Amino acid sequence: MARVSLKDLAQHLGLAEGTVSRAMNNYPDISAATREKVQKAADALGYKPNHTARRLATGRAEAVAYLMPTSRSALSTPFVSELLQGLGDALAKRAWDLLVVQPQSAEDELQTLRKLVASGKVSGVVLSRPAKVDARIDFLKSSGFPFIVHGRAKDDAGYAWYDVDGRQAFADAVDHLTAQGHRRIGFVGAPSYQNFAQDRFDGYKDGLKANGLAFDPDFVSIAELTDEGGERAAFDLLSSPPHPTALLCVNDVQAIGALAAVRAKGWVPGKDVSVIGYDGVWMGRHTNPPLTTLAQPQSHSGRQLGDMLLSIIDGGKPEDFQVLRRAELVRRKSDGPPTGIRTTPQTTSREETR
Amino acid sequence: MARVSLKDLAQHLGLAEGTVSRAMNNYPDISAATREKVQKAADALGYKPNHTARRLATGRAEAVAYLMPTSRSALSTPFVSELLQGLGDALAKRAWDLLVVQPQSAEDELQTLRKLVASGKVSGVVLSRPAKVDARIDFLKSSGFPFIVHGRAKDDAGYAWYDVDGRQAFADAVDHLTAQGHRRIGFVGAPSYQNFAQDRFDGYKDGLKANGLAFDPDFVSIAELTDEGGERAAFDLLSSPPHPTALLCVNDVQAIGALAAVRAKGWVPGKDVSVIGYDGVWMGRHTNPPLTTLAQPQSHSGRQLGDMLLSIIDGGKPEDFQVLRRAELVRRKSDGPPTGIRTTPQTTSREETR
DNA sequence: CTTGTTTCCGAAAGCGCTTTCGGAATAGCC
DNA sequence: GGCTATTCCGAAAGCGCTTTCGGAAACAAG
Repeated sequence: MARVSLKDLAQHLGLAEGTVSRAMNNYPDISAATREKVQKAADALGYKPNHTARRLATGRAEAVAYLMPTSRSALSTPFVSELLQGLGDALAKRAWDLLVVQPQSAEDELQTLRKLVASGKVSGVVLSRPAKVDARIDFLKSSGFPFIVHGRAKDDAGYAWYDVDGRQAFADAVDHLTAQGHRRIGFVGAPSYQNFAQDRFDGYKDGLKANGLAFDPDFVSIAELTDEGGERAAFDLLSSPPHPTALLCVNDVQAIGALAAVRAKGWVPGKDVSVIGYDGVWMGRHTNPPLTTLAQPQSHSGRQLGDMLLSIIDGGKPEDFQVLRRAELVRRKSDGPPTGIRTTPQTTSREETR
Repeated sequence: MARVSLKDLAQHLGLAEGTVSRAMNNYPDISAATREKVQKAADALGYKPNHTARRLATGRAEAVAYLMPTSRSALSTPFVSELLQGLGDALAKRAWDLLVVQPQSAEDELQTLRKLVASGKVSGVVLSRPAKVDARIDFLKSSGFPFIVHGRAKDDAGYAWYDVDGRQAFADAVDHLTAQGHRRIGFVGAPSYQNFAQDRFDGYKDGLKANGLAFDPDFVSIAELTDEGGERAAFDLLSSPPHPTALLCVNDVQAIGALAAVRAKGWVPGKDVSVIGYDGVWMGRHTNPPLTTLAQPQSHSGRQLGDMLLSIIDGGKPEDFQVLRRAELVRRKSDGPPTGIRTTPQTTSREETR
């Protein structure tokens, strides 16, 4: 019942502690015979090594931490556990531990990180949702501590990251919409200190330019990353004529709010006003109408992040681990060609020229 | 730059290691003067205690583990991160760590747990989604290791848990439906080895009995906990006349699938067939139509679980920490009085008598 | 049979911190 | 001023494991 220690095991076998330890760790200077004897005795007695002691002795933490996002935005929830599962899988191969670290506030974040790397509790950390310029990344880079980020900051050089190309995706979306005949395309976005928000916004502008449409600041509205946020922003955009005939939303949860806004205006989403989201969340299939979206690739990102981080801890160069994936447009029912609806007919300066 | 250890600090101060240690830990036998001196020097030199060494020396792990559910059912995702956040908050007060442990398979679970408690890595664990009879709980109970479970097994005695009363909730839902005039109420459920599924099913039956309705096995269909599962199950139920005029679904994601099934039959959910879910997920407001559901109380369950677990680790009796919350019916648009629709008119034995 | 190699294991010396124990120094008391 | 109480700190002795180092035993070579 009581924990059996290495000493107990050694005593039981009549061997020295060190010998038993080396046997358990497959040192080459242990004869096959005794190694086997040790193994057998070990699981006969139910010996389970004390990880803490091992860590102290080796100096290897054999654990990595995931720094939880501090923003409580509804959206963080689905992707966090997805990521955690993947990380867990990756770490399981080596029987490493996964720590979840939760800063108590956004300001607290850097301090938490400092303590974390200093404590020696982990040998690597994974960050997510970087800001455009992210102090956490700067600190980690300068400290030389192994880390990887899910997403990337504006400056994406010199560290490891995994991201999907939101900029490209939004440019694609504009292409798609203009191909359908839309000329007034709105953007409902999130505060751009979050780098992904900036990326997608840039993609939106790229798309306009590529299609010869003028950028009109009146067609963009920024809100928080919730359904209500999206709804409010969309409602605003739709309230001053000439309103956009299509809305690109920075993510699906905002898009879902936007759908509600369109209906609130008495219009039907997908007919009168097109709405396109981003993420490809499961729920999109069940909205009213089903949401057209830019879906992230299904590949378990957590798994990849974990594997990459492990490689870096093993000595890999962070710069060698930067992967950019492409989002895919999945068409459902919330987009379509623009229809001539209750919109002010006169062409204002907001209309693109050409 | 290099880590500064206790020894360094002591040397720098001209004090003994032990003295410095006691000063840092607020031992009463250290004079206020030196305590202060030590504190100052500590953060001047940037001393951060090595947690691993501390753990080894004290034998206290100062960490708890969350055992991830192995089922990949879509639903696990939202609630996992919610729970993690709450746990993190609770642990932050003591600066304890949160480990996320992920068994590689369901069979592996018990073994993982064994290793976990033996390794000394944590001083408590939290489980979720217990089975009707759950080997993990039995093991933990017999081992005397501190733990708490989110939900509860069929046998809920002798350990700590936090649960919301699904049985009561489903009985309430049946009341609600019969009050509206429904007589044929279906149940789409999940495999009942999951205790919560059994609970809710029992509540459904309780409700029928309380309202003088006969239980009809043809009105229940079991499927996996996904939208497709719910859709298939609901479709089946609606395909053999006389079909139920209302569907109680074991959770919201199934209910969302059920909504789709109703539409697929050419009916309109909430009018021709009522459907009610369970959980109160955020998404329910945006389905078509918005989903009536039995919402779990908003109180951060993770936080509560954490606090309770801490109390138990401190020596509290597990039996003293059992909290049962009540779900609340939030009415949206997916339920209403039954309408006489394309249903076979003749009263079969399936109709309740009275 | 000596010398030189290998093979295998025992014996320490930590890893960085905590905690008990005892004793020096100071204070309190008659 | 002697004596007992306090106050405060130093000095080990670990916690359970790893890892280096050296040497005994076994083997090979001359």
